[in-house]
Order: sequence, then structure tokens, then C-alpha cells
Amino acid sequence: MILSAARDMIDEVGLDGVTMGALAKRAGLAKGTLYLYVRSKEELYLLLFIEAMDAVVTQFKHRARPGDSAAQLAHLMTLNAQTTPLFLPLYARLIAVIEANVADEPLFAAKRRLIALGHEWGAHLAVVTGVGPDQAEPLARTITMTMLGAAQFDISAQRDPQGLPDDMREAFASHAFAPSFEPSARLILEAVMSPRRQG
Amino acid sequence: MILSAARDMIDEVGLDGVTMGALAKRAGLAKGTLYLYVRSKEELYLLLFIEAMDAVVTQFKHRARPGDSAAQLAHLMTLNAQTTPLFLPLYARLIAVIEANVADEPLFAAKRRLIALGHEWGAHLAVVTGVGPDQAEPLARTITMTMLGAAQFDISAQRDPQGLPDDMREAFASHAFAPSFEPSARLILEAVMSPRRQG
DNA sequence: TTCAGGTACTGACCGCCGGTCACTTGGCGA
DNA sequence: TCGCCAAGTGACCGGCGGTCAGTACCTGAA
Repeated sequence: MILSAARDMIDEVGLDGVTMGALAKRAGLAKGTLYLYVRSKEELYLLLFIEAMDAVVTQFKHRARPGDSAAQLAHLMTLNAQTTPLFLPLYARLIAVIEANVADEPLFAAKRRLIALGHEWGAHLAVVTGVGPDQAEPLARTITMTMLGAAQFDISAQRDPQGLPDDMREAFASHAFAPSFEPSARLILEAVMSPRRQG
Repeated sequence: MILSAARDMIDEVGLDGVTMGALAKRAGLAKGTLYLYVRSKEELYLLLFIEAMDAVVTQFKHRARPGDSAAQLAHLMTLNAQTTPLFLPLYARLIAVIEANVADEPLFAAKRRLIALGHEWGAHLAVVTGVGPDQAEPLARTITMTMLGAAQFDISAQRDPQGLPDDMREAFASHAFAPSFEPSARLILEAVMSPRRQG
């Protein structure tokens, strides 16, 4: 399976280290064969991201419950994003790198699926936070954007701290996903939850 | 001047349409000469981004005043980011694209400068919002990440809506920077400002 | 006036990579 | 046995970022 070979390869050499030639060889195919199944490298990444996003949404619907506190929800979202393989690095590159190089037709199909997943997630978020219908959408958008920003930051935090000057090591480390995202998510969730109920 | 030629060229062909060969020709230089002044394409972008970030911070320090409401501040930040040339597209690509391909030494120098600018901005934000010292840093980080996410979204919103299916046109348009960022920024600012004062 | 040295500049060239396509292979039904 | 077609192949292409041996020119000393 191509997707599985891609996952393995990304594990080993990182997202930016994947080349289609090497991936084909690894999957036991010729380069041309690979392109029978996937129209471009970015389309492949898009497929992988949809899988990851699906997993994140499914897990969130499973785990988040009405009555959870803002802190609990923020923590759950953080773990969720962080433990789903490939979710963060692909999310960080989704728009600037991946969408920029996918043909229209598969792009639209992917976007529709992602938007649908986003709505599922947002709807569940509205339920568990108990926010009113007018606040549900801005809340979901705000959390989404914050997560997208935190995913960016996380890229630089992945860098090997070996040999970095002290101030840089600290700067990189402080941009890791969890310490960036979780407090912000909590702040946002508390803002919309506190008028109604808390905890 | 190389930076100026780069700005012009980005205006015309977009960030992803710039090639070093064409840029050199446009600046009246040979490719090799260009590389005497800039070690890589991404280093050039990093220089441009530092300029843009500097402008944004300077403007924010000039325009934001204690007593401004959350809505006013959110609006000001939005305009600020949007009207500073190249700020948003470069910000969106800063980590995943630009930082990923710059040599250590210039990267560290740039990061130090950007971190210093970020602190200036955050300090002024703390003053105008009047938040306590314990809340200042998470507030600045949250707004920063949200802006980073919104800058991402804005990339896809830049796409020419000609010939897009209706649902996609709507989806792309709704991701533009202002409608994404401003309500979220307002939500976040209100959350930290309301306990103390408002307006 | 000549020449050595150094600096700014040049552009042909390289390696790499994503993507293509004319061709081969192999299995299956007639 | 043979023809056909789907699946697969890998040499090849174009374009790009980046390099480097060489050139042009100026200056100041002899």
C-alpha cells in the first residue's frame, strides 16, 4: 500500500525528506506506477491529512463530554492532536504547501470532506461546551486557527536541540505544540464557557 | 536594490512565482551576483519579513492606546496586518517554508530580531489592554497564534474565484484574513479585558 | 605607462526532483 | 495458441536553486 509506505518513509526521513523516486522504490513500484495512483506528491499528503483529521474528529467526539471543564477540554484537544500521527506536521503545511500544488478536482473533493469534518467537530464542541448557537461558530473558528498557528510553531520545535545556542534552544522548545496550544485553548474556552457554566 | 526588485516581482507573480534567475535579471544582475548578497531565496524572504514585522509592530505601538476597547484593538490589529505589504503571505510561510531552508547563522540572527520585536509588541499590548503581568504573555501568544492561523487561511482566500463552484467560492472567501481574525481577536481580547475594564 | 592585486560581477554548468510517456509484461478469455 | 488490455516500467524531460572558474575593471605602486 502506497499510503503505508509513505507513512513509514515520513517517519524515517521527515515530511520534507520524502522524494517520489525514493517513495516508489520503497513501495516496490516504479515512479511511473506511483503516478497512476496519485497525481502529485501533495495530493498524497492531502490523503494522509484527511485520514489524520478524521481520526482526530472521531476521537474528539468519543472523548469530549458535556460537563468537561475548559481545562479538561483544552488538554484533551492537545493530546488528541499531538498523538494522532502526522496530524500536526501535515496541518502546518496544509495550505501554504499542500493545497498550493494540488489540481482543482481533487482539491475540491478534499476540501469538502475537510469542511464536513470540521463541522462535525464544531458541532460536538458546541454541545460539550454548551455555548449558544451564535457563539458556536466563532468559537470553533478561533480554536481552529489557534491550533493551526500552534502546529506551525511546532515545526520549529521539532528541530534537534543538539548544538543550538542556549537562547535558541529555549526559543525553539517554547514553541512546542502543547505549551503553545493548551493554555490558549483553555483561555478561549473559558471565555465562552464561563458566563454559562464552568467545570 | 535587490529587496525592492523582489517586492516588485512578488507583486506581479506572487511569492511562489519568484525564481532566482528571473529576480536576478529583473534586478539587473547575474544569478551569481544575487547570491553574493543573499545566501538563499528563503533568506531573502526572511529579510523581507523582518521589515514587514517591524512595520507592523511600529504601527501598533503608534496607534493602539490604553482605553481602546477590545473591538477597537481587534480592528486595528486586523488593518495593521492586512495593509502592511507582504506581511501576511510571508508570515503564513515563515516556519514551514522559509525557516526550513535558511542556514543556521542567519536564521538565529533573524529569530533573535523577531523575538525582540514580538516582545515589544506584546509589552505594548499588555499596556493598552491593562492585563496583569501573569496574563500578558499567554494573551500575546494566543493572539500571535491566531494571527498565524488566519494568515494561513488567507492564502487560500487569495485565489481567483473565477470559475470556482459556488460552495468552494464561499469556502475560500470565508477564509479571508479579516473575517477570520478580527472576531477571534476580539473574543480573546474581551476575555482578558472584561474582568478589569472594557472600552 | 605598466602591471599586480583585489573586488564586483558573470553565466554556463551541476545535481536534484517532480512529473511524463512510449514501451514491456503478464494474465485471461476466445 | 494467440490477441488484447490493464498494469507496470524507468529513461527521460524541464525547470529550479545554487556553484564556481573565469572576466572586467579599478587603483595604487613602481
